[in-house]
Amino acid sequence: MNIGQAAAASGVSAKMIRYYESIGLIPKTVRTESGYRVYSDHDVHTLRFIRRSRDLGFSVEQIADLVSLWQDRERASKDVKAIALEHVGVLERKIRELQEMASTLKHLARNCHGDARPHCPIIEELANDDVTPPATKPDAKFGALGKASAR
Amino acid sequence: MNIGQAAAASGVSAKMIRYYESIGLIPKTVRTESGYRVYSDHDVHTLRFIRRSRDLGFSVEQIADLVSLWQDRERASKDVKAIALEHVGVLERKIRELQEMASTLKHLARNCHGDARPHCPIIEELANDDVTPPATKPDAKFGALGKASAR
DNA sequence: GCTTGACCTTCCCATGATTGGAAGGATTAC
DNA sequence: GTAATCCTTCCAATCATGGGAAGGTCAAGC
Repeated sequence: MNIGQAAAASGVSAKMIRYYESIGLIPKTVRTESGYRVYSDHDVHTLRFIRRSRDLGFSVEQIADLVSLWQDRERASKDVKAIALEHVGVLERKIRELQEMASTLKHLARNCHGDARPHCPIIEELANDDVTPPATKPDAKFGALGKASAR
Repeated sequence: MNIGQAAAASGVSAKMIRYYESIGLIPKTVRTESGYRVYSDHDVHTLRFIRRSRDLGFSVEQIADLVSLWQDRERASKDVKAIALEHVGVLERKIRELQEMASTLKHLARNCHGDARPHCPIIEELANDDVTPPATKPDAKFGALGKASAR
């Protein structure tokens, strides 16, 4: 099977398959004489595993761990669970953060006439100067979340 | 006021202030003879506006619009409200997406013993092959969301 | 056998907001 | 006068993904 067929069968784009190979998430495949990558059903199965993991928002790093646990017959389920729960924690923190933004904005928008006049509580709140601003550099970094939907 | 002081007073890092200037979100400042950027209280006010907008998850592009509406005395509040509500829509879509991930994972984790044995519903679900995978390239791209917390 | 189109290859670039760091000049405090 | 702390510009990295160019390969139809 060529990369395009593997992509169609797994739901992972050919671009991403090559990328995953380049970063070592999946092993280098066999090639035809002319250099085409060749995939087996087993490879497609792995790619689906990866895709489902991405759909759940896991980072590539976490997926690497999940894949190796998957292939380890002597894995401890607690190791899998730990990865999953840690990710749930990240997701929930992120959700709360977005919910705070959304509720603040909805509250402000509710009080905005939304007509042709300039008066606007939203702008006023943004321009509000008596709130404490210099809460610089709090904690860890986020990322990756939000790309799953871009696929 | 130097850039460092403006950064401390506004909560926007010096790096980001330079970046915002480079992309045209804020105008080029006056410089001292030796090339140092000089900021006024008014500039700091603008930076705070930007920071508060970022805290609410607006993209730089939206912030540019908000800033120009802010400075427009004849703005229509509906233009502001439209930006805010569109952003609320994006936030809520994102929240729903993350909630689905989290609830799926929590459900799976609940059914995982989390002990030393290999049996694990989480891995099994990821490896589950009878689900439809090739839902490729759905809709728009997300981004920016999630960087607010990284500041 | 030859052309055409659909595939494949590698390589580089862009995204978005942000941080890190290097190399070098300016200012300030002692 | 010197050391420490600022400032400057420039380049690179993050993270996962897509876009596209330049060129090679393969299969089908004529």
